[in-house]
Amino acid sequence: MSEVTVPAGRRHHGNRYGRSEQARHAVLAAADDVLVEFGFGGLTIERIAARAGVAKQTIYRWWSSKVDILLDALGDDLAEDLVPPDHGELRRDLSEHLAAVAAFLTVADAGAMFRVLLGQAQHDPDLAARLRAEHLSGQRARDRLPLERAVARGELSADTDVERAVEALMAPIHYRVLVTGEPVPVEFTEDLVDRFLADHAGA
Amino acid sequence: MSEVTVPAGRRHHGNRYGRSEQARHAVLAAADDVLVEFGFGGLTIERIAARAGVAKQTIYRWWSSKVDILLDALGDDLAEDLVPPDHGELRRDLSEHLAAVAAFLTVADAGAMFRVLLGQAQHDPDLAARLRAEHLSGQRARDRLPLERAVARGELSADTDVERAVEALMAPIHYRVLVTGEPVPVEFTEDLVDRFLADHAGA
Amino acid sequence: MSEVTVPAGRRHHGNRYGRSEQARHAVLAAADDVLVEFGFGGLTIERIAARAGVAKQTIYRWWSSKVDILLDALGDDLAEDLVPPDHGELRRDLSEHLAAVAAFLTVADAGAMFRVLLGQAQHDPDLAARLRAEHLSGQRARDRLPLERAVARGELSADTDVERAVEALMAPIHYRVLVTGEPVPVEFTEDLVDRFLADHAGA
Amino acid sequence: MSEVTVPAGRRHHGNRYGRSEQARHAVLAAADDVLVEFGFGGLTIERIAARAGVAKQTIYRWWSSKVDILLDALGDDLAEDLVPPDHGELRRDLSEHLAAVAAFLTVADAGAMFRVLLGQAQHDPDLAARLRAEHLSGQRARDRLPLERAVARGELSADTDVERAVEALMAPIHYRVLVTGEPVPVEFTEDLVDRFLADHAGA
DNA sequence: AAATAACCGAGACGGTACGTCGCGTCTTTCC
DNA sequence: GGAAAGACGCGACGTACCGTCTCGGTTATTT
Repeated sequence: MSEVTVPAGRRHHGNRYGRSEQARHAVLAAADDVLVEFGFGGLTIERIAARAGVAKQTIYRWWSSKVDILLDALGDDLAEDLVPPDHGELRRDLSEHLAAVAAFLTVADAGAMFRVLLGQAQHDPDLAARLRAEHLSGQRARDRLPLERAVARGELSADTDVERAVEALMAPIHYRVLVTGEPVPVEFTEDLVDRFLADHAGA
Repeated sequence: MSEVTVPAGRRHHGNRYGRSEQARHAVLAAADDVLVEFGFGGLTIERIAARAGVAKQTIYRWWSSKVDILLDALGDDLAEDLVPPDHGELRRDLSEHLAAVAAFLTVADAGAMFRVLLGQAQHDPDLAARLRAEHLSGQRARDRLPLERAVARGELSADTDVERAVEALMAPIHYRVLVTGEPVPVEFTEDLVDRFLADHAGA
Repeated sequence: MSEVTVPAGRRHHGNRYGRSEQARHAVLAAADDVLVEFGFGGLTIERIAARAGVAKQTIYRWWSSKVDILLDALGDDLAEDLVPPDHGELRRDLSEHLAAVAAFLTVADAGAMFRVLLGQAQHDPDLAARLRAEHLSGQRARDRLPLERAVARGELSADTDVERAVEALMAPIHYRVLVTGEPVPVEFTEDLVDRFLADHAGA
Repeated sequence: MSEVTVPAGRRHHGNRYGRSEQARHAVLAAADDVLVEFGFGGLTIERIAARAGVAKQTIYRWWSSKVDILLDALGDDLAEDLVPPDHGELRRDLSEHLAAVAAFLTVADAGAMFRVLLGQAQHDPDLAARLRAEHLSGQRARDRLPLERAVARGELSADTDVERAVEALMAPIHYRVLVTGEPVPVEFTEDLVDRFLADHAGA
């Protein structure tokens, strides 16, 4: 839409009043590339810098660690990809949202990055805290939306425990992806929705 | 006949007919120590070797990586700690087993090691495969036992989908531990059992 | 203008436009120290680096091996120590020069380093070539000087074979030092001069 | 001439009455092979043992170091190869002997081994002492023989300084080989003999 | 227009850990 | 008791990255 590529030979070399957006994007893109190409074990600051055509110091100036870069690279992908739809009908909203979550976790590049970060967070409490503050709590709020709207519509009983309901829907998907490694086909998410609605039927 | 301890000053130094059990145990214990003391980031082969009083080469001779050591150190802890009880009553069996799983994941040293391995497995397919083959499939079989016995007793309907039932019970616990980081109190596992039994009541 | 010493706390850490002279000198001095203190067998890169307060990588960046370091450390010591004097009298020039050569080979630190390098050169053709190109050919030229000046003065016949003469004077000194290990007292070098002058007398 | 090869499958594996000559020869031959094939830097005990089909311990039982093996492998080659002939004529005796010495140092395998040992001796006083005791002093005695016989025959004056004479003849050859690396053609040794005889002519 | 000061690239620096090689010692089993 | 086999503790190797530090050049705002 707008001029993105840089005219040959006209690269930014810094100015005193702010950082180079060029460098920032190059680093984030390079981190993504390197993660895909070399895996997490091969994801080094030196490699990211070389790939981005950026000095190491530039990276250290703006990011505190490589997971910090990944967190930045992950960006708002969750927020963008995983906003549940609003069709005014719970079954359809849940169906589509659960399928989107499953696809994100198993297929998307951003999902791979998310799984890596979640993995590191198992032994990095700081990362865990940031991950939850910056991404998970927001996503949890989005996950509640279809249910809250259903309650408002009277489709679900007013005393529904929305937290537990979200857990019951989201946990099996994450369990398969993170623990058992089983695939998460549409049948699986459909079945989750069926069981959930059956349990909350006679409202 | 059962000489187990080594006479002072009589250490094993290896021979062609087998490795040193002394060295093996020292390494596994040292890996545990170092993991607890320095965290996963401070878990280096050099530190394990130094702590174990063992040569680096001895480690490289028998283990392919530090996660391989952890996998070995994890040993049969899952199998030992997480065998579900058999009281002849589904509610009680499930209650105790789910509480044991929650305690293992959140409290036990072995649980910490397990979470680390699961974290690494997110970007290490080989590790993921070994983890599943050596630990998770066996645990899944153990998790099924209370339900299968209940079906045999007629406590659960014969057409119960045991796989889905196990997932419904286990997934929320793992989801809290691995993803949201929320605590997993007894009330939570009790509630899971209640809901499950309510769903499968009038069989 | 001649600020040479480095202000306290202002160490060079390298930049793209050149290497650290500080590090270079520290390494060469450390190599010398370690060679004297631990012998050639105890001359390890790790020890040199530790002694110099330098990272191993810095050594590997600039030198290809430890003999390369020694070659560098040997520096211009031969050229500085073994320039023959010019008294305008062959006997005195030769006397002093031969005594200086003998002292260099048997007493001087640089001489010990030279003997070590010559020893390694016996099974290291590359080292042999460098040693000859960088040191021996120049020294050979200096060794010729007294004789060439004597020829110019008419003190020696114009058809004197200077090459053979140099060999006849130098070879016995080196032979004793390198092969038989006998001492090389002043009497010995004086005797060499006497015999040489007797042979070339009736000019 | 005699049975050298070992019947298949019937190797010596030790006995309580003495060492295995088989193993000894295998080690010395392997040391020679490895030195030729991998150079002195690649001459390791492990490689010698593997090449010889011998256990490391067997080597350590009988030799104290790898130079000890080389010293053993060098054997009596000097004594055998460098016995000066006795034609009853000094010129011829010297001519042939000097040519033999030059050939030994520059061409023979044993000569290469000798040069290596001499090189190591520059920084290994123990080796230097053994080398002189076991080889060089004997060779020096052999080198004197032609001259002593010439004195006895009256071909040389009775007050000839035989030591210095030997040095004058031997030193230039060794100097070229060990220091300058120049070739040592027959012309060179012939010229040495010529000069020597000219100096000691009018006896 | 010139001066300036933060940012940029490049890369040398002191370090830590890597995974490998060879050392010399030890133990086991066989002959 | 010598020999083959090979595991052991140890130390050095040469390499990869770490995070820090100049360095010279770039460039948007001041003066």
